[in-house]
Order: sequence, then C-alpha cells, then structure tokens
Amino acid sequence: MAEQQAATVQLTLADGSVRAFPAGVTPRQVAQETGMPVDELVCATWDGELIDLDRPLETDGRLGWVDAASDQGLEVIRHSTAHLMAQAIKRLYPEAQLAIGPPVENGFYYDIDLERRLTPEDLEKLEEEMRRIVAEDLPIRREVVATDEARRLFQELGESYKLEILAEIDDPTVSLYRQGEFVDLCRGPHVVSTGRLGAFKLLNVAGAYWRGDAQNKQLQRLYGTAFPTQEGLEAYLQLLEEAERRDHRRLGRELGLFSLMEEAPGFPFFHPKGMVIRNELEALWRQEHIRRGYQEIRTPILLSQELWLRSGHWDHYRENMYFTQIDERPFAVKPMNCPGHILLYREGVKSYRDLPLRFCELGLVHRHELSGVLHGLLRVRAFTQDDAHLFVRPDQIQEEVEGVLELMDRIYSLFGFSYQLELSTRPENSIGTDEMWEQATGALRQALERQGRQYRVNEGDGAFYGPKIDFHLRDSLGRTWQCGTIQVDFAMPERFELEYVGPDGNRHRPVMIHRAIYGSLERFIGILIEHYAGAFPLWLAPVQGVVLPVAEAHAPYARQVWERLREAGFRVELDDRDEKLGYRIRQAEVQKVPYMLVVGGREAETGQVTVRRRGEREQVTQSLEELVATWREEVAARR
RNA sequence: GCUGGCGUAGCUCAGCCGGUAGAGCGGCGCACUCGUAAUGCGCAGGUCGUCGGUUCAAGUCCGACCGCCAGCUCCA
Repeated sequence: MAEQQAATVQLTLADGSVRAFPAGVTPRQVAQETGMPVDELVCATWDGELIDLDRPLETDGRLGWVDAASDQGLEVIRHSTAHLMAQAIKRLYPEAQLAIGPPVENGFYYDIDLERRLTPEDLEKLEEEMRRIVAEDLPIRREVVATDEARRLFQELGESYKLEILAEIDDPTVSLYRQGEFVDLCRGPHVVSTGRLGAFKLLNVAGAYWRGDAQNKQLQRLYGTAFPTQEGLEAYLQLLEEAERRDHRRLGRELGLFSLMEEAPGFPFFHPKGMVIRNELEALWRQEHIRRGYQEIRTPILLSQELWLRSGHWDHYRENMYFTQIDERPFAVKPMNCPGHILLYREGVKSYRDLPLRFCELGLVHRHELSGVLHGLLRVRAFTQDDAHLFVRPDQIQEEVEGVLELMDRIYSLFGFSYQLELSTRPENSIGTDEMWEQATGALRQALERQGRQYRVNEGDGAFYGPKIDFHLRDSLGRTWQCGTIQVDFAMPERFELEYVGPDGNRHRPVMIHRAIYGSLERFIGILIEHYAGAFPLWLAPVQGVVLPVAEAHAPYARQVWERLREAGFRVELDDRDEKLGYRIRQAEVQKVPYMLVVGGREAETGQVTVRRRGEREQVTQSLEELVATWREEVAARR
C-alpha cells in the first residue's frame, strides 16, 4: 500500500484543481493529458520555480505553465538560443572556450574566448550552423551530476571558464544540459529541443571582460536576439532599423541642428536651427517655472577650488571635473550648479517666510566623461542642466516634492512621454549621517506614495549627497531615457551651515531639493529628435513653413506672404529657387517642414494660400489670415 | 580609459596584389518658366584624419597619436 502511495503525486494545476499522477510524470505529459496546447508551452513552474517540460515530478506540488508569449517564456527561448549559438560555435571553432551566455533585455549573448576575431561573415556562418542544429531537432536534456563529476567533465573538455564558475559553486550537485554532442553547465530551464527554436538573428560581436573586470582577459561577446515567432523577430529588426533611421546624430546633421567636431570632442555646436529648438524649450521652461514661483538665477562656470572641497565634490567627484588656475589661485569648472546656488542662498539672512525659496538656472556644467562613452548629444562633456534648488523647511519637503512631480507631468505630457519612476538609495561613497539618509529617503517615498505613484527601488544608486527619484521617459519607439530627477539633500545645507530664522527667532537648517526636468537640454533635444524622427510639432519646428511660388511670376506675391507670416512672428522660409514645384516640395518634406504654402496665379488673385501639411497629400486653400489664426492656436497649445 | 572596427569631396560611398583619386547626392553656372516628393546639360570641389617610418614609388604596408562607431551593467 505504502508503495502505491509513493507512486503517485498530487498536482495542483493552474486552474486550481488537484489531480493525481504517477510519480515521475513530466509537465509535458500532464499538459498532454489535461489538454494544454503543448506546442505553445516553453517550460513550466513547479511551486513557483521555473523547470523544464521534461523534468520528472516526484513530489506533490503546484504546477504552472509558461508560454512563449510570457516574459519568462521569452527569456527561456533566448537562453536556449544562446546555447544553440554556443553549440554552433563549438562545431565551427572547437578550440573556442565558453564563458557565460545569459538572456538579456533584447536578446542574449555568449562570451567566448577564441583567438580568431569573428567577423560579420562568421556570424552568418554561425547562423547557418544554428539552423542546421534546429533542423536536427536535438532533444535538450537536463542532467544532474555531482559537482566533482562536472569538474572532471569540463576539465576534459578544456573549458577553463566553466571550471572557474564551478570553483565557486558549493552545492554537491549541479545541472548540465545536453543537446546532441554539446553540453553546458547551466541552471536552465530550456525548451525541450532545438527544433523549438528558429526565430533568431545574430547581431554583432563586441569585446567584454571576463566577469566584467578590466583586469581580466577580454573575451568576444556575440550578441543575438530571438523571439517565439518569426513575426516577432522581424518586428524587432524593423524597430532597430527605425531607430537607426531616427538616430539624432544623423538627423542632426541632415536637418542642420547641431554638429560635433574633432576640435571639441563631447562639446556640441548648435546651428541656428538647433538653437530654435533650444530656445523654445527654454521659453516653455521659464513660463512653467515662473508660474510656479521659481526665481531664475545665473551662477558662474568657474568657482574657486575651495568651494568644491567644502561641498564634497573634490572628494567624491574629482575625476569628473576640470581644473584651472587664475592668478595662481586654483579654480574648478562647475560639474553641478548646487554650490553656486548655495552661495546665493547665503547672501543675507533668510527668514522662514522666505521659504520655500525656489532658485532655478539653466546652468552650463562640464563633466569629464570617459572618451569611450561619448555619444552624440546623449552623452557629452558640457551640457546645460535645467536645474533648480528648492530651499525648504523640513515640513515643506513633501509638498514641494509633489509640486515637482506635478510640474514633470505637465512638461512631459506636452511631448507625449509617459514615464517610470525609480527611487535610488544611499550609495557606498556618500556623505551625511544614516539618520539624514533615512529621513531624506523617507520623504521621497512618502511623496510618491501619497500620490499613489508606482516606482521601482534602485538600491545604492543615489547621488553622493542624497537619495533621488529618477524619471525614465518612454519615447515613441518604446525606448526609455533617464531625464528628470528629484534629490533630497540634508548634507549640503549642513556642510555650508545654511540657516533661516524661524518663527521662534532661532536659527534652523533648511533642506535642499535638487531637481531637473529635461535633465540636460542637449540630451533632451537628442531624445526629442529621435522621438519625433525630426518631424517637430509646429511650436518647436526650426522652420515652420515654406512659401513656394509655383513659377517665377508668382514670386512677388510669395514674398508678400512670406513677409506677412514673418511679421506675425513665424519662422518661415521662401523657396523661390528656379526649380520645379515638385522638387521644392520634396525638399521641404525631406527637411520635415510642417507646412508648405503653395502660391500661384489663383492664390495671388484671391489673397489666399494653398496649405499642404507635412506628410499629407490633401490640401486646403485658405486666406492668409485664417492660416495665421490656425498657426497661432497650434503654437499656443504646443500641439 | 580598455578591446575591436572604422577615418577618401559638404553627405553617402567605390578605389584589386603599392604605380600618383572616382561615382551619386549636394553646391555653382546655363537652358527650361514649370500647380504638389528629385528637369536636362555643364563646371568646380580631395595635402585620402595627423605625424613618423618602410619603399624607386604609399589612399593602399608598418608604428604612434587624434577622432568616430560598437561593446565593456546583465554572472551557470
């Protein structure tokens, strides 16, 4: 009797029902018997843990399903594809040693140690080999072996990186995965056979250090991506192409917005058209800040080195700073605006009635970033922060943080960005007491929670002087960018002995809230270029309209139209070049000008313009005054 | 910063095994005077990133430097 009991297991299925199965039954068999679409399943969960579909079940438990459409399923597919690639690598280059091969955000990679430098053509050959292995439809089998045995195996195979990994494993057993002649040390789970894979593409090769440490040997990292379906893969590859088409470095050049030159690496030049965008962003920013009681200031770019010693930047930020000398006195180029704002705060005695005091500045800061990380406008060495420092009483923190959250919503929504929030806590190399950090972190958390906001916690990623809330914008391609930030700081007021006189006549210490919305004007502009693919809304467009006379005879009227629109305050160009109308329309389209205004004999007679919108074929003929009214409304609404 | 790749006309790119530089687009000129995404013809434009080396000869080979691109965070 006892034997019979041991021979069955009670499984709680996804629908909540409990059924008995013979011990050693596999999830795949259960799926078949319960009518699950087995082909759509990637693996299973066993009491919450991911397992293979062919894992024998020996005890009672809760069985769940993971299909290809789920995030977990996708990860498993990618992980299995990484193994598939590794097998192909070993077939083509038996001398290659395998390091690690995990799934990552948009695919997977495998780090390998191989003398030969792999080229894109090699990737194609690898892909072909992978397809062969898929066609072979090799079962992928999990095997549990003693750790010592695994050591012997990888010793024999000459896989020294696997041995290094094994050396750190204390468990008595480890799991291996075998598919055909290939075996890898792996926790799993994996799909049941190589035939289940197929929608993949190898993307590129890059260098990566073993264990991410520059002291270690540099390996070749092969990146690829994989999806449950060919359509999913193609959609992703299209997204990559679209992202390339929108690359702000390319559009910035094509649309004449900005330049980066060898003479000033990491220090962008703005062209007249790029400046228009900048100025419009600044105008919006000022409007929204003044409305909310901020006061704009401007502080110097060079400040005495002593100030940076006192602020803690010397100790915590020196490697990122530029230094110079003036009359033999050491100065630093500011990497942040806060010390300057603090100096202004300290001018004169502050009363509790002055608080909250909201200083804002479009402050140009310089930071020495590693040469290898520079990237267009998105990672530069000089940039303009739309910075503000709120000097507040401790009891005002929450309300002020909530005010900033509201301002962020206002500005981001104008551009159609949604965002995610991240709360970053105390990093290792930081100033201030534990108590201060707890208080500051608590204040941020409270503001978030009171507003019912969703947020993620990022342990140890705060600024050296305080915790922060970061805003990760989601753009029109679904990519995320870190822009806004709110940081609560008890440390700087302490260091600089900031004070205000309270209602009790005593001196009290204010709290500082650092915050930025765009983050950096340069970066934000780069993001906007990609977000809009260069097709800016009317209020931001460097050129809002082009007047196009049909033929030379219409040039005088076109000039009148052009002048009238410029008088009305719009950025309009006149294209009366001796070219066909179709050609000039194409030019305006390529330059992504929002409005094309065609004028010929008909329009000249009636005092009208024929309006063609960017990207549209239909057009309307309307009076100039009607057009001005529409534009005014469109610009005012920043649509 | 590190590793790998790349650097030729304003832009995109060709240029074999070393023999002295080419196209398209753009620009300029001329013709056409044109009604909605590229009219035709012609002309100009390059110390081949910089410096040094090898060679009778270097865009091409070697070295250094500068810049750009990708990656360097994801831990069986």
